[in-house]
Amino acid sequence: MSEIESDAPPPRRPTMKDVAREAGVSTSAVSFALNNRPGVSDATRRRVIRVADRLGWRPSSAARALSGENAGAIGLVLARPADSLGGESFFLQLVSGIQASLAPRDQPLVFQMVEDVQAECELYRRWWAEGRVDGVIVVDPRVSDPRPETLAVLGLPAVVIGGMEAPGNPDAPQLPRRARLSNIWADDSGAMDLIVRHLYALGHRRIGHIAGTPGFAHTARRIASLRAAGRRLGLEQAVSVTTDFTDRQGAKAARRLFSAPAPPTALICDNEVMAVAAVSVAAERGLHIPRDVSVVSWEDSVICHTLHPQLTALVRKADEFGHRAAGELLALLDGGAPRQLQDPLPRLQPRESTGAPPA
Amino acid sequence: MSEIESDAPPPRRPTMKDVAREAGVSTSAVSFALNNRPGVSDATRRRVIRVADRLGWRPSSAARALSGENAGAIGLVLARPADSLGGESFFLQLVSGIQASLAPRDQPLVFQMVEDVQAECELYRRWWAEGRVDGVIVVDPRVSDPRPETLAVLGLPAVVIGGMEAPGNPDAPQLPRRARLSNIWADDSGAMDLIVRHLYALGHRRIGHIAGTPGFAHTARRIASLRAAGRRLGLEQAVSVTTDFTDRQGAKAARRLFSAPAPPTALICDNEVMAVAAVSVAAERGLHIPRDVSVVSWEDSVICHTLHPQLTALVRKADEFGHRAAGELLALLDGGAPRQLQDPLPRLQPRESTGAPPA
DNA sequence: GATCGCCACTAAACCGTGTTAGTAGGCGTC
DNA sequence: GACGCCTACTAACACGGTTTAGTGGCGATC
Repeated sequence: MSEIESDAPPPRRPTMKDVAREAGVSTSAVSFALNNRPGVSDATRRRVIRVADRLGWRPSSAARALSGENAGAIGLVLARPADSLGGESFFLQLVSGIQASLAPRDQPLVFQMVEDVQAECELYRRWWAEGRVDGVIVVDPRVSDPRPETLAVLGLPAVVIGGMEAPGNPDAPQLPRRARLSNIWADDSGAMDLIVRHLYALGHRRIGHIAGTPGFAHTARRIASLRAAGRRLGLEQAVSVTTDFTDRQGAKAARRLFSAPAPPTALICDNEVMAVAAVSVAAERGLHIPRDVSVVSWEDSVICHTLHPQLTALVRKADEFGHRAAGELLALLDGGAPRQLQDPLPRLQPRESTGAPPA
Repeated sequence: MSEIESDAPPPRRPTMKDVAREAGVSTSAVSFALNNRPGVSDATRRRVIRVADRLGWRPSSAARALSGENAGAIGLVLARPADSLGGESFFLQLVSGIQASLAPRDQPLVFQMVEDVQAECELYRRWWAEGRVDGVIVVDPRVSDPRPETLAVLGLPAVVIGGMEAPGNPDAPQLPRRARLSNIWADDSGAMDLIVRHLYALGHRRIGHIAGTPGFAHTARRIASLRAAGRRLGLEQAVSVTTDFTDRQGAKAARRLFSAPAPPTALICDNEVMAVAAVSVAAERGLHIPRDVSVVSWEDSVICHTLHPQLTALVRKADEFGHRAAGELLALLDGGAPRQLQDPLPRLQPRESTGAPPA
């Protein structure tokens, strides 16, 4: 191990100047050669590339950002209290999918967690001013969300996922035409229909819904969809209770629903953590699943099929979602036009936690 | 909404030149004023700061990185297949804790997922050459891990968490003295003792261990600790089975252990996902928990206390862990000396899944 | 009253790229 | 053989900061 003991000073990173000196050309020639631009002969280009390779040269992202105006990184901000995403697998899967798009382009993901949406807007402004990211992915859209407009004003390209209203919806916020915002829209209404139809077919007429955080756009959409479906099908009951996505509030909501004079015979839970909490509350009350009450989780994850009874769940692949969103952002950065896309309708995976209601 | 319809071009980010012009001084004076350096009068300093504030000036991170040599960001790489961290809450908590340290300094976290440790080393080299990060946090140390040496050679400051051997251990790799590596060492042996003593006191003499990925250093330490404890206490059985941390392999390992001629009366599972899987396999075999078999989860998370029976778990706060690691890295970046720290011993939270073994 | 020193500030160089303008040299053309 | 054109390259500048080396003005000192 003597070469380790020798304790060499850390190497200096090679620059274009080093490559130029070694190859016997100017730095401009090096720049042309390495960026596949005309202006150098093929022989020189090959020689330069070989030298750069040998020295282990990489473009300084800082220098690139300074001259080229693009940071070579994209941003993701999470504005949820850390404990509210305790057991949720959604975000890790999402990030994993985002990486899948970014990896081939060697674009890192800059990630930060903040307190609330105001702080998030502030962070976007800072990132923009600092030139840290070329674009961002916006998650958890809110009912009246300041972020799209903030991003539009800054001219920072972004993809809003799971969010905003359907194209043509009059409620959709008016944004500057120059705004470079794409939108991957999740069909919460269609998904809710899938679930409700499943439960209706089993015979359920009283459905409870343990929803997510009140201000979230998809929470509002799901609540509205359930009520609409309830009216359409003539359900006796279609009631939603909002929470903060934690097991604690999920359990509290379940207790409240179970304590009603005519409790629901089926529960729809907006994430798997609250679904497990609901199952737990049912057990605590001596209710058998699915004989006494059915439970559906709006999100599939390991525990949904590891647990007994296995949970009927809405399967939407968070990683593919992230993959697509990041791809869309890259397209936007490459000069593509903003688009309004719809995420494919998730699949409902029936398992052991749903069955016919008690007679 | 006419001011939105007016469709203004996106603003240009203000630079020091703008501040200088507005304040009627040179850019050098602005630099001095904003960095609290001598060279300007108090009156000028105040004026410059006020102007910069009014214009919303922020230093370009790229320009800073180019002249100041530091990127103003730290890196985190995860070298695990995405599906292996499906339900684990550890990483999200860890990242959340890291953010807590970084937020006051406005340092973003650069995050990337890769295939394996080789790719991770390659990424470190690239990040170093690109000047993207000032330091990194290394997780999941392996038995013979190439990363510390890679980082040492590059001179990239790093904090290795959960890792390496205890100070003074002869197996610890020899690194260049100039290496700027701190180390937060987890006392897996002490933690294993906590669990084994708990089970021993309940009367268990045959203990099975569903361990993590074979190459991981903490997996090796836990296996060795269990065997040592077994010898010390004169256990009949103390057997470990390695997995890849997924529910699938956890279940497979549980089946294998249960199928032995003299199956263990207690299982220690290296994460909560596998603990749930083990519980599920037990149920599938008609084994009651904890009457027929006890289960301990080496990691606490929402499901551990939402599930029934609630799982006895080792509680180590991943967010505090991350907080501390990031703090240590920042200290290192500020010129502090590398340190060897020990993480506080986790607490064992007895719940419903452990009890006396069958007679 | 000339000299010195200090203060507050400016000019200029630098970091590592990308880009644009400019130039030397070879070749074909009339 | 003078001219123009094309190729292959170099010089110079820009990006937005930091830092070093000046510089002019003013008060104190002998």
